[in-house]
Amino acid sequence: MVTIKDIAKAAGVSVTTVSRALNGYSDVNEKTRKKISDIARELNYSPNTLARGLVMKRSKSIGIIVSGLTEASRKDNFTLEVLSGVNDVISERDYDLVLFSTTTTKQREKTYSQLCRERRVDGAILHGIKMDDPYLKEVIDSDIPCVLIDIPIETETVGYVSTDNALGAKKAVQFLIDQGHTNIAMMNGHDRAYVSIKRLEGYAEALSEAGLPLKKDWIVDGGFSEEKAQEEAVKLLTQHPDISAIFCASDLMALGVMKAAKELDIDIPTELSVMGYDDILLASYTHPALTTVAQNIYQLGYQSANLLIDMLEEKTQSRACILDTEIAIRETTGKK
Amino acid sequence: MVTIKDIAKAAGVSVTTVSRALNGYSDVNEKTRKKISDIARELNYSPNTLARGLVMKRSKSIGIIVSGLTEASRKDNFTLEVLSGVNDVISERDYDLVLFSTTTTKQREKTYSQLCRERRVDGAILHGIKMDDPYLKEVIDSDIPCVLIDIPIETETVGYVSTDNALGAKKAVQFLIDQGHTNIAMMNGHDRAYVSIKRLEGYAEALSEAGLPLKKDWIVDGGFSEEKAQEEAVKLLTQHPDISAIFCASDLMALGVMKAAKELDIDIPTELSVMGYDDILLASYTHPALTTVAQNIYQLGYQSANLLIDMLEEKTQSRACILDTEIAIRETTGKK
DNA sequence: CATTTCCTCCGAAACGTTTTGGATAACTTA
DNA sequence: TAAGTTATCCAAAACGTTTCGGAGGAAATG
Repeated sequence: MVTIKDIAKAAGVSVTTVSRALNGYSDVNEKTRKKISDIARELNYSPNTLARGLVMKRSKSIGIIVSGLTEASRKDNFTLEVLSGVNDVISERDYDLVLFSTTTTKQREKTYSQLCRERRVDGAILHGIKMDDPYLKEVIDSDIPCVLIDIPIETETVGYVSTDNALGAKKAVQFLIDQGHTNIAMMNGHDRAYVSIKRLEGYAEALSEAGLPLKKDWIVDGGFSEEKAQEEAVKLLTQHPDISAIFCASDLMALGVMKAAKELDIDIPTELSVMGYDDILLASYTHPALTTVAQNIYQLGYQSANLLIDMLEEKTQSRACILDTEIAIRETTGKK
Repeated sequence: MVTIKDIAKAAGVSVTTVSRALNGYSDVNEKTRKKISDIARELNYSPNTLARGLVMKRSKSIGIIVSGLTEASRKDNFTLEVLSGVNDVISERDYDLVLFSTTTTKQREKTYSQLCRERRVDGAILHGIKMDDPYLKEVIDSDIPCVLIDIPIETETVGYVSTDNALGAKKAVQFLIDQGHTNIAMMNGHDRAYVSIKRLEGYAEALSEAGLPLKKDWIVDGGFSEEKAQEEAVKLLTQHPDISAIFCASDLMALGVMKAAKELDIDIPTELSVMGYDDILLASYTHPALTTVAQNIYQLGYQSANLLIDMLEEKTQSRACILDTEIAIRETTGKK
């Protein structure tokens, strides 16, 4: 592999000059620079980022830590969309992306900050991490710059980007209320997810503003899983047949609810309205197509990466970013 | 950041000893080793992979080069599944994964081999690359070990993993024939895709073995796009109303065909049978659910990564791997 | 006792860059 | 003409590891 030394020899200059020429410093004659870059091209030279990173103490690479690449998450392709957004920024701004996946099954033996430190990434984006993840705290307390997706923590070195989950949920429930529904249940995820907490808040707020009672029995946890949600929905709907709409904290759970309705022979949307959250790909392909709160996951990734790199390059003060949501009205909701 | 030197000082030994202790060499006393690793843990030491990579001339990381992360590919989440499979191997075998995405839009200014050389990845997996991609040839001709997904090229440094596309297609068409169909059209992708070529072969073979004629007019290209397939299918079905089954080279195109049928008010499966290829997530959620040739994309990724690392560690002779497919019978195909 | 072997350790070089702090020569200015 | 500027270049140190070639002493062997 050809190094800076080979170029120096070929050009009859020192390595210093080659380095400075290739990096665009002004203290090198244009003629020499031309000669050097010609030779570099000719020799098919690629700078060794390892060596560079070693001396510069930064690698120009960021890590993305995602959870559950392995498993069910294939149904929502959140991860892919986030990745897609992140990746676009990365290549625009000339960074590299290294992927860390936390295999939840076999408890990852290395902590997140260890992963980052070993690979010498300049910063990290965390996605799909539970709030009670012990490693989360550790990486936040470390000095590694990071951006959290959907976990609102802001410190000197950590920022976050999220959607306004409470507002999104509120608007969704308000929409159901506007359609004439008064008996609105909620299929939530679990209380270790920030989004669950906020979406519940929005649900409660919308009800109370409309003067509707909040019934504890009508709020169940589907654990963000299609199957669990289906089970829970069957129970819920048989116990409380007067429920006319269910607001779900995720599309996947909404799919479960739809299956439950089918199982119980309840027609959607005439007998039951279902509202999802996320707008995953499947949402527009189900039958009937799912009305849901659309969040732009690609943007979530895109903004995260931009925020992180801004932080790294000290181009920003603000370390929080809230994105908008809107309701995608499809076929699972109807007038009451 | 704490280095090997700090540990050496703290333990009162040389850096050599620290290095050898931590790397499990036998020429260090167990007591010293214990002392050293205790101190390392205490100081929260992480080895600097950049420095290590520099001297060892290998980074213990592999690159994955995917195309079209940015765009439409979000519908099939092939990329995610491949990634998932690759990632599992990576973490099992203690490598790291760096993601290169070729933004097809803005022509990537760096070639694949440049990307690999700069980042000093030990090898690369290529997925979703077209056969006529100029950079493909370049990376194959370079000395970078790589594994291609669905492109059958085998050299000293490159291997591939793929499914038996001809056989898969043949079985699919045979299934349609067994159901009584004789007028079977094909919606192909485009001829720069290896899979298209092979799937067409399988289609032709099944027909000829059954003594059925191969009609050129009945084979159209949908460019692997849902919209294009829909257009083409409308044309095809209006021109040739006697077609009773369409074999599609991808599920996404099958979705397009289904939309076309709806547009033309043709019922599936009573009037028209549709067979897909891939078994993407959507396939089981469409209405009616799509019968298709299921290939295990996760496995594709998993085997690729294993193959690549085997090659890197010189643990294998064979550099090709063909995976099985099977037909997932759902609701879009019926008896004729 | 002399020699060999084994165990444990270490100094120094090497990997490919960037950067610091000049050095040299050619111009400018006073 | 002397002093200051400017343009262009370079030697050497540094980054944090691994590894080569030995060194010193203790134990084993003859």
